[in-house]
Amino acid sequence: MEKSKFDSILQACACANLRTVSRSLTKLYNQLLQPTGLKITQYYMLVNIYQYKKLSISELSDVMMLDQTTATRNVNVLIRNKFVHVEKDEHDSRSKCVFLTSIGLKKLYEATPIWMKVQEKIENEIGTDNYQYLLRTLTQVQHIISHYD
Amino acid sequence: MEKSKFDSILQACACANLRTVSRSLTKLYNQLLQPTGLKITQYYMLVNIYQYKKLSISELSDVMMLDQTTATRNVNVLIRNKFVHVEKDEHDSRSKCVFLTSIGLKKLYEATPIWMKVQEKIENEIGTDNYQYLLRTLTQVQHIISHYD
DNA sequence: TAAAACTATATGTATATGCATATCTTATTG
DNA sequence: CAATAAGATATGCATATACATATAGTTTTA
Repeated sequence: MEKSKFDSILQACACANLRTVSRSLTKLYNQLLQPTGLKITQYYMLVNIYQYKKLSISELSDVMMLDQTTATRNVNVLIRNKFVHVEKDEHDSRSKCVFLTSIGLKKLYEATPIWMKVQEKIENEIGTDNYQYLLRTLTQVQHIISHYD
Repeated sequence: MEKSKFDSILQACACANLRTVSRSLTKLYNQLLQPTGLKITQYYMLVNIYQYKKLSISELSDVMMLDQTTATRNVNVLIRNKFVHVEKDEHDSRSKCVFLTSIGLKKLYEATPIWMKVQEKIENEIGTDNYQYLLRTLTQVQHIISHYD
């Protein structure tokens, strides 16, 4: 009755588990955010742009831990939807600064209660302490990945 | 010195945290798997196909919690690379069964030690108990998402 | 200062992902 | 049994993601 060694991969794989939960939560958020016309990726990028006030595309990719080319394309989606606009940096014309438009700001405020509702549901159902513990563990995993030799 | 309410979103958002770690780990795996020509998504799909022996595309999408259309396309990548082949089901000609080729099986065995090395590193560094706890918590989150009203 | 090195952004290519929908096949039902 | 419902797969479309590389601008250095 011995189980194949591949059994444990299916059950235990950190990557698969993280990817699955990540996909599911992304999907749930995208469904709930539908009325706002935002995807969760876009919402989260808007939060970052709002929070950091003045941010170039590569700074944005840094803080969001995205590849620069991904950040460029994701910003383009936001531009197409008129949620952000970009301006050439006055001191470095290679650089582009990203800003929220008034539409983007409105969307940010429109989507936040939806974000909050799911977030609170998760935090409440697994408990505040457990949730903090989850975040710390994820940070630990992130650290291991970043420092992988 | 009051912080904006958006600060806590940046720090605490379950979706963003999960997506970030998931992206990072995917990236690390894809780099390490480079010599095999597999991506981690493809590897994990091969493991599932191997483990379940006989599996239609929609069954595959079920066990991997992927959309059926995503499963179809991901299988197509594996077919293009000759890692799997498909046969029409004998009893239901709508259905397609997916099987590993010998190349696919070889790739599976080639990639598994690479998967294992990272997996063990993570488990060891955060500790076996903590890791089990992480998996349980992720399952809990998955459950909350699946049963969201 | 001119050449070289570095930095910021963009583009081509490929995979991953899901929604809406189409097509074809099997199952159900009046 | 014919009509309808249900199921399996595929396709069009759009976004997300990263790598390799190109292009353009800035900084460093010989």
